[in-house]
Amino acid sequence: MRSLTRLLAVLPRKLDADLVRETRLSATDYFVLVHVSEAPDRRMRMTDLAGGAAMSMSGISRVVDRLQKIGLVERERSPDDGRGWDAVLTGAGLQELQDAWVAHLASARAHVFDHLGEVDLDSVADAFERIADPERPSE
Amino acid sequence: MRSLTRLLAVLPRKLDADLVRETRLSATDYFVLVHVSEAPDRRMRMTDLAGGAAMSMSGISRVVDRLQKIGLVERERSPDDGRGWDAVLTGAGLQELQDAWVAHLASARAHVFDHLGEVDLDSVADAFERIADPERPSE
DNA sequence: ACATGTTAGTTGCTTGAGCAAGCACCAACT
DNA sequence: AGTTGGTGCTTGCTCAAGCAACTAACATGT
Repeated sequence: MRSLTRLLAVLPRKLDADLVRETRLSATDYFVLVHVSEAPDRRMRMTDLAGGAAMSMSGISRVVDRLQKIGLVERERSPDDGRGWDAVLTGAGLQELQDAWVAHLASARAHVFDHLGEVDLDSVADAFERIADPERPSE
Repeated sequence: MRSLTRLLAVLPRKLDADLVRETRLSATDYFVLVHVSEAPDRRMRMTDLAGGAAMSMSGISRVVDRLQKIGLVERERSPDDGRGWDAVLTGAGLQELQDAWVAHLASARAHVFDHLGEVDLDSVADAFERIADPERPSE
């Protein structure tokens, strides 16, 4: 437990620092972009985005502000609901996300996977998912 | 990896929320107090505290401000170095820390350990320590 | 059709944390 | 002793994120 709490404090900062150094994206920006990029048509409702990125609506709203300002996403009215907005990944956004993906993968490898040792990845990943989303037992 | 990043986003908030609900301490406050309580004489230099809690000096300085304001620690001049300050746990601090410890343990059990399944705790803890402090291979 | 309630998203305010600049003290050389 | 450089801690500023309050649009009952 002790080691877990330390991990929770240290690792996010390392990953974020690497990403910020290599790209102009924060870890938050990056994960939001990843979610958008994986949605059909590379577009996603703000609310779903908030759920996916485990952030509040206001948080997402401001992240999308930033990303829009630097041209990586656009806001478009939701076709089926006049209140809703979709965040839509632009070409530049896709390009920049791919670059960031490379950087992030290298960083993750260096900080995490190189230290794993004899850990059983599958069972740990399962456990992590249960911890993060306990109400959804194993969908 | 995906599951790990989600864990890093979600778990700290859960643990912190539980602690804040049950006590008047944030997770940061709690971990700082734990470190102080484990030091000899329940006193610890600010710098060491910063290292232990994986925070910046300015961060620690403000946490100790808070804790001092509510009477859980005192600041005392370091005996051997006129620049240094020790954070010293008070009786009230010890008491309140113990209460928080109980709450935190229950919370950790509910959120984490109940979901672990067939994970080998020892190897995972080792791996986490290596990830958090890679320069200290296994002290 | 209209009034009421509910949901999607944004904005004002506050809080917590880091960086950089500053201050106080130590250490080492002359 | 005096100066010069390095260390320990605090403080001003900035930024990211959440909550609460608000607006706009849907949905439902009459």
